[in-house]
Amino acid sequence: MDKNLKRMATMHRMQVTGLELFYKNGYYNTSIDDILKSLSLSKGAFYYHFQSKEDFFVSIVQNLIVRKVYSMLIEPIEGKENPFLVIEKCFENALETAEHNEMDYGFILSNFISEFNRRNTVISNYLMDIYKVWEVNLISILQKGKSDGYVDRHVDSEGVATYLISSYMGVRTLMVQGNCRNLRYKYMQQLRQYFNSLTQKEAV
Amino acid sequence: MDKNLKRMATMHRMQVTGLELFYKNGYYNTSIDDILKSLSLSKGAFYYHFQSKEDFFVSIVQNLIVRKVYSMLIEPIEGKENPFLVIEKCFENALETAEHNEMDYGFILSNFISEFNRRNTVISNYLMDIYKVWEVNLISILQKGKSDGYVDRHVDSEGVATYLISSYMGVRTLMVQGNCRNLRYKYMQQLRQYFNSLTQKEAV
DNA sequence: ATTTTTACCGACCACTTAGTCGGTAAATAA
DNA sequence: TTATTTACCGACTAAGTGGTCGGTAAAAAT
Repeated sequence: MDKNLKRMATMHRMQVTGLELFYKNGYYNTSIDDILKSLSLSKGAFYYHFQSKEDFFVSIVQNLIVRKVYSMLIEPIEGKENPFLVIEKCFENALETAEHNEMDYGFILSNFISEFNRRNTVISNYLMDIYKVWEVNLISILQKGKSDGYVDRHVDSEGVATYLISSYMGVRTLMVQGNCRNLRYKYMQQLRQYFNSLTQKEAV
Repeated sequence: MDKNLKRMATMHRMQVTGLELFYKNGYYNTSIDDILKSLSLSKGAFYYHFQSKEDFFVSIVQNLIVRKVYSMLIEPIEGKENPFLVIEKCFENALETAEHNEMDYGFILSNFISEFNRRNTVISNYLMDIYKVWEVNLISILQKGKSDGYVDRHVDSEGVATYLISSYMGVRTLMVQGNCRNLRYKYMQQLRQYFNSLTQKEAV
């Protein structure tokens, strides 16, 4: 399949550096030359491996961004435990990681969704696919939480998922402008407050 | 003061069209020529009134964006009524307006905060100033709500403000990708759920 | 040993970018 | 009437922009 190791290695190098710069400076504010310069590669190399800037970015979304979001926000959320505790732990961990990252420029998925919204539907769709998986994952753990008696049966799982994703995306945007620690603390406290109101009250 | 009417009129026209295009396509993806073409004005006119693209954008922030955010999200939130109902009404109205706007490209403030985050600190600061006023305004109405017996005294007003702003910014980002109606509905329902958990329970 | 493919180079192209500058018609001030 | 200022024009510049293309050294296939 991908026995062409050299090819894969170079493409991967380009994708990694590309993502780094796109994430840091934005897609429209990063030129292919910028990426090539930082890799000491030439135009020829780039267009040998990728058809266009857009094609290049799509490959980055499907290879790198998908995995980043999966490992940080999707995979950690599963299991038969209390969904609220699992989600809380996952979000706390994600925010803490961002907080300690000197090079944090916001939530990668939300940054690009916002940058491409209505401006490039091809890329937007690939990004929204990731969002949808995340959403479905949250909904399913909340539903499971209902049958396991953690989540109140009247709770609208889809609504909660939407609210969770919205608030997470928003707080990550705000965190880029300093005071992350305080933002995280306040955010997590309100998240717990919110979760508490969704928790199944034990029958007495 | 601003008796130079012609000057003001032209500048204002440029700012309005500039904001339109910056909002639609993003700052880095919109050239001055784009704006000038759509106004049938020349380079000379632009650099007669503004020093640079950045200076131009700053003037847009301080004149137009400030007012938009104020009138939509800050001014409606005041008075001595129940803060939760006031905020709910204000958010509902803002989301509904966005929903029915064919040309909606997301929450203007959050879009630009995200686009300039760490990439242009001068502009970022002007944008964050608006955010801060919004935040202070929310905090103050929540505090007033405590003394008026609407808001539970244990509630952390700053935390609630952060959570509100975060979730609003997030949901507006998501709304650009269709299904706005459903998103708004789900969001508002969860907002009420959250508010309910913060409401002062009447002593029996 | 020869041919073909791979992976890359870098000059080049048409076009766009933010910004400059000499000019000018009309309005205003003297 | 004359001098000056206002508001704007548009050609120009230097530095990019995404993308093309002929070439080439080394590796792989024959």
